[in-house]
Amino acid sequence: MHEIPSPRSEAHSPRSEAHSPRSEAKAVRRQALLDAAAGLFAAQGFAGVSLDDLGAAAGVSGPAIYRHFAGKQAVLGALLVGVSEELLAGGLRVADADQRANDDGAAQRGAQGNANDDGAVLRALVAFHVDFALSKPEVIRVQDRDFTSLSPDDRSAVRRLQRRYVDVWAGALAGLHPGTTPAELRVRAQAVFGLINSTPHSVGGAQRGGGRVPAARARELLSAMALAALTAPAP
Amino acid sequence: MHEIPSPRSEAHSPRSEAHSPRSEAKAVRRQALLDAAAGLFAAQGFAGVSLDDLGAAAGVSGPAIYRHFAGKQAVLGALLVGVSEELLAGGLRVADADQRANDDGAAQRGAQGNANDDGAVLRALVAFHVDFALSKPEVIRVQDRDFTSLSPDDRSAVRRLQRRYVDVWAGALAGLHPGTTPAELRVRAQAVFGLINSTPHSVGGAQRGGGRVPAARARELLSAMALAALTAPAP
DNA sequence: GCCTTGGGTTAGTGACGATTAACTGGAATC
DNA sequence: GATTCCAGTTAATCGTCACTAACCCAAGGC
Repeated sequence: MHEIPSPRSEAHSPRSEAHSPRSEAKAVRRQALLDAAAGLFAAQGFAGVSLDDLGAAAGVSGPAIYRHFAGKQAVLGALLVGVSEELLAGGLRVADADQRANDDGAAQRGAQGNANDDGAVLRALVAFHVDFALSKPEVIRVQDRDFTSLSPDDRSAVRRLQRRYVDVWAGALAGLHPGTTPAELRVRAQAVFGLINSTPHSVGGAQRGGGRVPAARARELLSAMALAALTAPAP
Repeated sequence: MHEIPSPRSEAHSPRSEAHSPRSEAKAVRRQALLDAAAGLFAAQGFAGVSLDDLGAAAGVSGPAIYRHFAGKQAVLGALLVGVSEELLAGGLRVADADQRANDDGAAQRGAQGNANDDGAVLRALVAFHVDFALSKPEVIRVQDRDFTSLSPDDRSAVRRLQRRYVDVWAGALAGLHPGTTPAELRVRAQAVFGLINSTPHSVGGAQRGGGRVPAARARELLSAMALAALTAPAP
């Protein structure tokens, strides 16, 4: 995907006040399209959503989407690259903050002795990821269901970002499991993603027999399970 | 899907020697189609596979599939209902076996005191599910990616079977976590499925930096993590 | 040895859906 | 106030399938 020229006003501005003249209604539309895409793709899969559906869900109809994206695939690309960046950024932020707190508290005391604080980093990572998964289950679902529908470029971009995110986790795990290969640490991290990302499945549908588990409770439960899985001694 | 009349030959012989006259080449074809479907659907998604692709992968070409299934959706239905039945049957077998062993060993000694043996059942369930996920990652992947492409009937059939499988796990968990609601036990079980089913993702692609984790090692690691997550005290 | 069965095959057929073309109307610019 | 821009719109176009029709031809029962 080439690039949308988009005069100035590059990618930033999470706060979207009177920033560009007034044709930032465009940014709003674009975001509406991405939001609609998250919901529709999650519910029906990338291939199961037509551009007409997608446009309709965002209030415009049909090929208006081409004013914002190069094509259907580009919508998916923007969505998934966005999530991956958001996850990585969050992971780095959380890991840095806790790492820094650690360095402040107990300067350096030998390279391997900071398992205690790797624990703190892990707890923070788990809390972050659980919050993310519980607040945006649709995006989580799309990310590992429709990954293969991405263009080759977007696919490798997403893969790269995901890899870095996994490495943040693997880094935090390294102190806890010395002598374990990096590959195995990554498998461990990804298994925990699977655990946490199970929420779109389990919390999604109305269960028949029993009640639903409230989100706050699910957060605690998943965090506890994730930490247990992360800290379980290597076999 | 109704039933294949399949002349007589009801009760015996799972092994498929000279069982029906010779037009059991049909059964072979059918199975080949299902195998091909598992691989293709896993790799490209249900919507990304054409009937021509599917037929070609099974050695026939195109609409020959209609001699074996009512349509594309019916192939998916047969595949997923089959897996769900296989999982449930395996879960019941394993749970029964271990339950029986327990009853033999220590008759009855009060209703709640058998946590020890619920532990044994859980270990057996975990081992079973991990083996399944490692040996048939494609089917696992299809099951939670293309579930929504099922016909309404097949969808609810699969849902029913999955629900019963989850309940087998929840039953084994009940002794370990007394006072926990069934809904929460199900969430716990499904989270562990997510953990174990992460293998199609993590073991699937060729990693860049580090080596691969051998299957035997992955089995042990995932089992340990799953058990840790299952036995982690409720928050 | 006929004649039915049934799995296969190769040409349609009909939808559906992603793009693209041609046009419109209200801002933003000057 | 005229002109340019550009998000939108509606009406083609073009491919790609799922599925159906019309034929084959080996087997297997009689």
